Amino acid sequence: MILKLATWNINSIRSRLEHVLSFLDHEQPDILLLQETKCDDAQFPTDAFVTTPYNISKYGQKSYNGVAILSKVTVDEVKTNFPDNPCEDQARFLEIACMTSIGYSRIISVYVPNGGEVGSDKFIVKLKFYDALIAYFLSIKKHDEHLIIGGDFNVAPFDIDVYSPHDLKNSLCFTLEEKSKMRSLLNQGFEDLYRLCNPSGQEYSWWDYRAGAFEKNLGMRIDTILARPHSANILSNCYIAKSYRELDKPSDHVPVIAEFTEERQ
DNA sequence: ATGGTCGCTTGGCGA
Repeated sequence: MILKLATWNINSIRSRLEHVLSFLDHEQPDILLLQETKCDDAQFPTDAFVTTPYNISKYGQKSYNGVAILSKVTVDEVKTNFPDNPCEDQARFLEIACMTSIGYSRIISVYVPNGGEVGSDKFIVKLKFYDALIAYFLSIKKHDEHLIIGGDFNVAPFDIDVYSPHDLKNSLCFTLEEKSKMRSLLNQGFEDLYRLCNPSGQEYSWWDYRAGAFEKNLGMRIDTILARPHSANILSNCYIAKSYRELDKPSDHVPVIAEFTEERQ
């Protein structure tokens, strides 16, 4: 049995609807985690998905942020917040629990705050968001269910994850303070599935719209999928679907895809 | 690279 799970910051579900439908059709993931849907739940184009095999769990707000999870399986449980979230008025977190082909699973789509300017009030909130998120993840880890977290973490954790560690020193998403938060999360037993499958891969998940960044490959790997070791043990592949950045009117992020294979008797 | 380009919404803000 295989579970295929993807995460994608789409920068508006209404602007990227055709790309998302095409992605689902071509990749056939069992679960797709979305970030930056940028609309409230009433504006979400649910009608466009009625002919697809996907159920929609969504947590949106007007204009900004917004997360959703599309799943082929039905969902037992939905949460839209976690304890001590420093920006709980913003739609940045969505958790579902469901039975999947690899066993009972708790799956989270998260959109970590960008942080504005380094050292700003928003930057401080970003760091606090990480503290609360890490505490929450540690509180819900169990041996009898999978815990898989995908999203836009807005941090490139190591030098290999950016185009130029020298040029980006002390810049947003690559300050030591931000990297320390992401590394702390990884060090507490959450595997970075892309890095696990690609120990020396220097690929990015986001390129700025400005200044021809994609054409020059000036990107950062700030989107990924995390899982507990017992889930990572059955990971068969994890990869970045770079070609989605080459489409007309692309998102500035591309999908990250993980495949788990569970041997069944 | 103190500019550059998107999306949401119509004046800027957020990224």
